[in-house]
Amino acid sequence: MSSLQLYNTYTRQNEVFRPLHNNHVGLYVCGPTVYGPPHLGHVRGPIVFDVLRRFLEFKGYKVRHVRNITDVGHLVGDGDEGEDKLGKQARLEQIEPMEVAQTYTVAYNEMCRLVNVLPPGIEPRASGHIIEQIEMIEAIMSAGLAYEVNGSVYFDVLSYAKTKDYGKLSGRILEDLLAGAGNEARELEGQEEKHNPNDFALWKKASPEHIMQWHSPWGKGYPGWHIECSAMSRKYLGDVFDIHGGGMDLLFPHHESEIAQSTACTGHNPARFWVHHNMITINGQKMAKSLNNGILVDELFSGKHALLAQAYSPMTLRFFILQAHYRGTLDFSNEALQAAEKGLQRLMNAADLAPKLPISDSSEYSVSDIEAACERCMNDDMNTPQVIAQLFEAARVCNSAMDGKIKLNSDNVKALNNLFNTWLHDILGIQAEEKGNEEALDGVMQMLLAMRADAKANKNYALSDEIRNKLTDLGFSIKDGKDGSSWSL
RNA sequence: GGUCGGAUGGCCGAGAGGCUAGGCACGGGUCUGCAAAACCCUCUACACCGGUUCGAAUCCGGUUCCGACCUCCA
Repeated sequence: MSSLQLYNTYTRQNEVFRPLHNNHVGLYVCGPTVYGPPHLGHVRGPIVFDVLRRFLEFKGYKVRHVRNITDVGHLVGDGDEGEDKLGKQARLEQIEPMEVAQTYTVAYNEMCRLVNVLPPGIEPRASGHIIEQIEMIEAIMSAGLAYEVNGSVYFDVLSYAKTKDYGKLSGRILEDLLAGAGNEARELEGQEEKHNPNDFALWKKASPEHIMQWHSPWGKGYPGWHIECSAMSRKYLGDVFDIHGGGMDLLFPHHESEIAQSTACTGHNPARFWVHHNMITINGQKMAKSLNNGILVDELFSGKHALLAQAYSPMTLRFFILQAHYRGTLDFSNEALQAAEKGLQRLMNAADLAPKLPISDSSEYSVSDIEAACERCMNDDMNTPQVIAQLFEAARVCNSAMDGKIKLNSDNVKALNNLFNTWLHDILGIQAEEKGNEEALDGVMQMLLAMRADAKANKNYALSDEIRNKLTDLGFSIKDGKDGSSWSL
């Protein structure tokens, strides 16, 4: 068995993955800041890392998957005077900040459930780890790499960079950062307190009206944006763990800061592999408020958005995302989504057919080749599009066998079933859509199909067509085969 | 402005010096009372200009365009 290779952003190359501790894998993924309903940008990360987790488990590793919830606010830029992001939203809605966080945490998790993302083993909240964050800040101060000014604590990037490699992850050169291209345009609160504009906040002093604040050795305040991931990953996975994942937009400053903080505190880059997925676009453009093309996940599922021609199911979304490699940008459009919807249907039909396949004595096809190819593709930096291409090959074999065009012996039929179960369902996490009360429905449908068969036998095609057309209108599709009719929704 | 990625057939999307994925759409066929589904066939692409090579979509140089990041971002 060949081994998994992952692209490590830190070294900018594919590396063979070997866990640090025997067969245990520590996986930390940056979760959402819960101040708004989940949009399409939120859905790629959970799915990508869910597939990674499933694949690692398939390979026999025991995975501790940690995905955080950031529910302490970040600073809001652009003249909002440093108001807490969560606090700001709360004031608009006239509810408690924690109510906002709870509402959108639930919404995020519901989205994950719908797209069949397995719940992470640990889902720590930043607000529940204030003490750990304070302890980490103290350790960084003890190391002489942070300083307090007026109740706020800042990370001293220049001192850190004297002995450590600051900027390696994101490919940034400190001299360029110091030159400050772009910096002058941004006026963040507290900028004048910093020794250097590139220093970042570990702890921020809170003004009295600031809603979310905690006691600390430096007075009342709240943690800086980056420290929560450092503190929580360390707490649950240790000073050094296997994989840290997130979106490419987090490369700088978030992950760069995490590396600096953790290194200042423990002496180590916390993660051996830094894995980043790329962004999504809508009709070729970045999804942005100013472009008015932001689509919520719920809007995709209901089809209620000006840019959407129809509703798309959660599984269509998942399949669509996995049809592109995780490190490339992924463009959402109606055409692309519709193509994914149909392709998915084809694959699911074949998977449903697999258990009913006729068995021959001889075999004209070796399914094990497909299986080997699937693993080879996944090992190659999680190439899910190629895995899916293999599964389509399997679907063709399946359909051909069903049509009697090729013969498969019992071993190959078994392998085909196993292929769909393992690769389509277990690893890619593609399942049949949720359907209610299928047995009762099937009973009714069988009755209608029997009536239609009678009508056909009596050459009453007007009636048989009427039955079929009305069912079609209701969303059922009827297929007439040699051995009677079948239905699907 | 700086840094880093891209540009693949009607649409999406892999690949990465010769074997030229896959899906969807289109067209032809088999099957069918009709239809749907399924199957078979068809569609041969890599932004532009040079160069290296027996051979380049893939390597090198240049050009154009697009995108991301540069302390809100998934």
